[in-house]
Amino acid sequence: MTALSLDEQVTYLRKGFAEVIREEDLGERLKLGRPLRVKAGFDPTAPDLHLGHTVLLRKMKHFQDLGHTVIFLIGDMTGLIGDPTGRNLTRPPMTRADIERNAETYKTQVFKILDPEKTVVDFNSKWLEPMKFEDMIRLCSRYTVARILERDDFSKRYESNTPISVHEFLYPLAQGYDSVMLKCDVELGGTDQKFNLLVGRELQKDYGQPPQIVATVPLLEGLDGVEKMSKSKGNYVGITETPEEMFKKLMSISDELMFRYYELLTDKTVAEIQVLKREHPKQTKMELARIIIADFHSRAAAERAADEWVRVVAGGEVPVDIETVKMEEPSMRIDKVLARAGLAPSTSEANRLVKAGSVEVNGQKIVEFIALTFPGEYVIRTGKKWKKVSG
RNA sequence: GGACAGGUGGCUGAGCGGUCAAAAGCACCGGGCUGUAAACCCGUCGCCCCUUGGGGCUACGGAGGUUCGAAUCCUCCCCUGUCCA
Repeated sequence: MTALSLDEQVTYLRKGFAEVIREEDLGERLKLGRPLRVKAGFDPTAPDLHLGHTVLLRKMKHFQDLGHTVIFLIGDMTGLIGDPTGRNLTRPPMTRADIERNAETYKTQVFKILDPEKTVVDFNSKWLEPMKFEDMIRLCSRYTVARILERDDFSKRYESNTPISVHEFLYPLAQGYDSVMLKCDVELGGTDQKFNLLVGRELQKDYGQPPQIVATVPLLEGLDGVEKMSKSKGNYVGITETPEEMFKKLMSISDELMFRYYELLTDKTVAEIQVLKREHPKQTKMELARIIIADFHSRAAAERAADEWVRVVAGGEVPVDIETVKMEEPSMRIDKVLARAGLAPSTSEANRLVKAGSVEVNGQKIVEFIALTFPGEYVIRTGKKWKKVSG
């Protein structure tokens, strides 16, 4: 990967970004011939990464491929304070130990994509925590309220009378200050981070540093194809999920979204993707799932997941590994069993499922409230969920 | 400090003394269709108990109160916003 021409390097790095500010600076900076310092910041409170995060991680990897220094910055300062932004529930402050633990979790997940040898992990509390109030004021004086209100979500909230806490104004400044402290050449982030990333440029200029290049990746749409992928929306594929789970989820996306995923989550070129659009969508989607799963598990695991999917989901056969739930009582009515086994969130819900005729026991559709007796073993299915109960 | 507006189910948002477990839309879940999808159609959609129909409990920011009866009225408190100072 070292023998690329300057133009080829720019092309390689440029691919997949929604925007690069400024485009021409990237080539200029690469011309310096030294490893660039490339930063991306992460929140310490969400250590469960999903495919949406990997769009950015993949770009970080690309910089590593070309020998640059990638800084994985954990924005632990807010965690230490206990950010009260989220509604009425005040998050308790995280301890040093919490954050360290999260950082470890991050590493094990992130290094499925990033090269651990070429990744610098840092924490912004290192320089933010020792700052004095005086330093804070000085930092704040470098930016104006009007400029901060330029940020789209701030102005929208302001206009629609949605609360904005003062400390929220501080985050862009803190993030920009991180770039100053780290002397970043490049900062990466989602398109939603654009404003914050740009503040970094302004502050760096103020501190007499060449402004960082800002490169944003598009936000990945979730499985529903509409909202961005997020854990709270439930429309995500976690990178620690099993190959089987990943396969099932990826196969449920729309055809349109499938090509979006090809673009952002695989190394297929634009031209290759064009060709795929003429293939059979089902096969193409299966291949997409295999490629993605291979990134986090292995090609072999991906193949097994594909086989299992064909057999179970497409073929309607019983899955190989069904979780078994032990029952203690000698006899239990079917709706209770459903709830107990985790096939329904509550007995009431299970009740409705039975009435709707969407429960199968040992391959037989259940229409009335039979009781299962134990000892005994039953394979129960409702919708896509299977469980084995025994006692 | 003062005046005003508002806080309803996972979300948006009606209701403004009983017929409200609470309209409507979305999401979720189940069924149909299909390429396994998406879109579309149908059903369900607080919890618990017995059951093809009922019963009980909990719920409309929080705590009290008025009333046979409150999400709906009153009091205090908490939270958010607007305007004035």
